[in-house]
Amino acid sequence: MEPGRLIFNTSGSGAGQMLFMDCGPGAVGAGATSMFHRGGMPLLGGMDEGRGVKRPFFTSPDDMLEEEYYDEQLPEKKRRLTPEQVHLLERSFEEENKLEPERKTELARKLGLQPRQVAVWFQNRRARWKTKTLERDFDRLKASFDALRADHDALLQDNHRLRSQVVTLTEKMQDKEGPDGSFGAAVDASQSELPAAEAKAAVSGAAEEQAGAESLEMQQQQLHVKAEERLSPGSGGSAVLDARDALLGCGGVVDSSVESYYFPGGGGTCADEYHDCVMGPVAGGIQSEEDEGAGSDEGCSYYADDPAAVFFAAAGHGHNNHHHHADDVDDQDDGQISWWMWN
DNA sequence: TTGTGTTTTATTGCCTCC
DNA sequence: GGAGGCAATAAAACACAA
Repeated sequence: MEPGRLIFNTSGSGAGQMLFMDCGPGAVGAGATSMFHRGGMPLLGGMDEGRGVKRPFFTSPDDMLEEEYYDEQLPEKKRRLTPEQVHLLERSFEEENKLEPERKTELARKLGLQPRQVAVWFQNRRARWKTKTLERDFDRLKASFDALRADHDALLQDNHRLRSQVVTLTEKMQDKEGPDGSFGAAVDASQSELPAAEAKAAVSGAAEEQAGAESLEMQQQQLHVKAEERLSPGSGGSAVLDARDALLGCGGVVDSSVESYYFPGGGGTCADEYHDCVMGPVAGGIQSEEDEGAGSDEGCSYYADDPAAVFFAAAGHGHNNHHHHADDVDDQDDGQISWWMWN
């Protein structure tokens, strides 16, 4: 830079142009407009725009200390820091965003600013940094939330599909059960007084039924495994969402007389997209979690006492309420447990 | 040129810490 | 009690569209 001239910025945000100002000895001193802060010290140098006297916004630190320079108590105007000053301040801020007194003094001396200005700049810079950080955190959390919601929606769909399968299989099983609920009815017929041909046919039919029942049982086992996988915290998905999904999609009641399983129907139902949950008494080996024999698998509780009933529950916070109230989707994480089963 | 929105500089009041 | 930090705010400087 040539002597007697200073470069300063006329606009902020790095988008301003650079101006070259005359700043010879005559430009500084009496008659020049300066800005003053408390105590009569200037905040920044400036040109006398009103009287056409050119003066640098910033002179050397030594000039800044000349008493004559600050004599005038004219209305202060804010002046922006030069890019060079901002650059140095930014570098200093990157090193340490807090300002010790020694560093403040040193920076003020280097930049030709009041220590107070340096302190203010750091204060405002910290505020900007905090705002940026908050914005970044918000974006990150929002992205995470969106991903979780997508995952949740997918799980809901999956849950609906699995429940449809359970309904279908349950109906098939009911069709194949005898009036007493056993699969052995047809087989027993072979030991009755039927004619040999009829008995043979009955046995054959019973065998087919038995094979069919075994097939159904295998499918149910697969469903169970699938459901358990989905409820397991180690399944790769969100354990919270998995449990929540199980809660949302729960449903079922065991009829105490025939141990049959229904979907939404009797008991207390709440049928909207999220909760077609059916609450009701459980027969045949269903126990409360407080009872002996209840297994637990980190948020996925199951009961294997009764071979006729495969049962598991998803726990919110490990609480022990088996009657899930699903009046509102926002009530799901109240620690209640839901269950469903088939036989 | 003017109105409007944004950014930067600075102030004020409150709080915490030593 | 003084120093320093922070939040809220004012106000000047600036950008930009109409």
